[in-house]
Amino acid sequence: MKFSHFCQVLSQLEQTSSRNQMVVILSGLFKNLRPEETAETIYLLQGRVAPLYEPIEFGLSDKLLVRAISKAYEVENSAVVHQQQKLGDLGKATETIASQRGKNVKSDQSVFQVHARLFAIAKTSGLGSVDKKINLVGDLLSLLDPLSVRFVIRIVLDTLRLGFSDMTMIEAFSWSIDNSKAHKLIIESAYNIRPDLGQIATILKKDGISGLRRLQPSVNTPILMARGERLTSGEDIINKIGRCALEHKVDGFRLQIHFSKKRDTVRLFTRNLEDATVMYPDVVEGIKQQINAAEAIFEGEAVGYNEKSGQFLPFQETVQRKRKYHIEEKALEIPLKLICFDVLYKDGQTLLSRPYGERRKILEDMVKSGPVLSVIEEKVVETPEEVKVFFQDAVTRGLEGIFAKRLDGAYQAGARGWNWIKYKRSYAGRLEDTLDTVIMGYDYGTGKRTSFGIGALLLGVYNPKKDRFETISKMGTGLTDIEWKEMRQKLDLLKVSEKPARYEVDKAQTVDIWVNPKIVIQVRADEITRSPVHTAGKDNQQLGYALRFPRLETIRDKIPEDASSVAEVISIYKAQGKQKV
DNA sequence: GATGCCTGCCC
DNA sequence: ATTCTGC
DNA sequence: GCAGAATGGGCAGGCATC
Repeated sequence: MKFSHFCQVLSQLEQTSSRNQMVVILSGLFKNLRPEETAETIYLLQGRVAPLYEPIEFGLSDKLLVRAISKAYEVENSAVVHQQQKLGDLGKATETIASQRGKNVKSDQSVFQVHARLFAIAKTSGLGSVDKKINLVGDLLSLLDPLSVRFVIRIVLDTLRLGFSDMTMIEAFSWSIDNSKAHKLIIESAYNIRPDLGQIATILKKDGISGLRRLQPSVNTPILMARGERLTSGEDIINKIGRCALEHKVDGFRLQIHFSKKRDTVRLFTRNLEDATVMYPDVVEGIKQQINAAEAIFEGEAVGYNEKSGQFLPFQETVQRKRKYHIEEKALEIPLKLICFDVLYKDGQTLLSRPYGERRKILEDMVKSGPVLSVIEEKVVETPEEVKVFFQDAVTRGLEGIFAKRLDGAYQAGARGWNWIKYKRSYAGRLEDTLDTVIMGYDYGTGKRTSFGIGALLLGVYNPKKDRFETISKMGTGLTDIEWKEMRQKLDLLKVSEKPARYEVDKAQTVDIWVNPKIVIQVRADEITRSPVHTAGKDNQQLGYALRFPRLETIRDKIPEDASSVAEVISIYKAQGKQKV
């Protein structure tokens, strides 16, 4: 298939908002693919050159692509950035430039050839590689017509923005068989345990649906991880799932463990299925010592642990264990605990569709007591009151929230199903988790937000001692489309051409448009953290303070000097609890 | 060798 | 991570 | 209610540059 034709289909998809219609279009595209080019084309449809979990990345994003585009079409960097801001999309910006400056290219590259070039770009590394990659992108652009240029840029950016993703493709695969969605479940089940749409599509082409039916979970092939839905009260939880198991929500990072005793292997996968085995040798050793099974796939939350105090460490410290170098030293400094909470496969048996209660028992039998692994404590409850008590206790201990798990629920791989429900302190609507902040400026935004001309706000708190506004966060969520438009109108009345003198802002947090301090908004956050880039409470070389997961609560009727003060921020930070095991 | 921009991946 | 929106 | 697309802080690491 010609890449230019492929891009015409993408363009057609971009103009389609009905997912059913997308399914028909994608299915047509899929049917036109030869088996040898199927996998590559599917990866490109996902804005990639390889499956999600392969560590093959372009290492080029908007900043470096702007340089590549500017060089390829011999225009100024600033001209590219201008188009990008105007259109909210670097792909469209490049398309525009290409049609103005390009040499009327007759593009006859195949999808396969473009994939190969993109793959080569992703594989380029080492001294001088930035310039090399920029040149390779330029070479590719020069071979393509303007429409193809639009999509090739978006593929590199990993933002195809066509309104479809995995699930729509799966429906399209089903449609390609007999114009129905009847096979969706089988394909989805196959995808859950072999999360590589290129491979799924290839199997479908070669062996049909029966080829997918045969697939079983396999040790060392990651399984798509289940996610929880969110609810905000004990009543809602009991109404939704009835009698359930409650667990503390541990603030570390998710690991899926693939263990084989006979091969003496352990592999660790992150939530996005990246292989993280080499990063956590202490966890690997713990698993070898404490797992009583010939083969198993199970999950847990890895969290840093302070041996002296017996407390879990905050996420900011735990995450330092995610590294490529100095692994052993850091492991001594920040040892990890693995809090296990589910098992998906054991000794030849798939457990995915077994009830949670049953999986839990198998897990308990499988994990021997020892220094690294433990099974998460649970409490089985059946009333909203019991949920409330458990939740309150968790909050008092400084935890971020709880999980409620349906006792008869299957492991919903990939899905955000209702078998697991997340209930966090910050959802509870308490005033203590909000701050009143001043809007200091805004960014134009990209994609969908371009039409509003605003995508994110820069927020600050007031420092009365210095009479300055110091940044605490940017914020890009919590407003409806209408509210964004209204906000843009309000802010335009306050727009200034230079950063106001009373603003204290790090270079890394500059915005497209500065505004005078006038509008105060109430912002909800999960936590206050120490920040290397936000200036709130920052003294000399010290760290400042920032918000974790900031979102709009309401607009306040207050003067900016009455916004939350730096002192308040610091006192909330100090009041944040530490977590006992 | 130190610094800073940029990216990818955790949440 | 959170949140909003079209289907 | 699902699927998708907007957006956040902040860590380590790659590379360019001083």
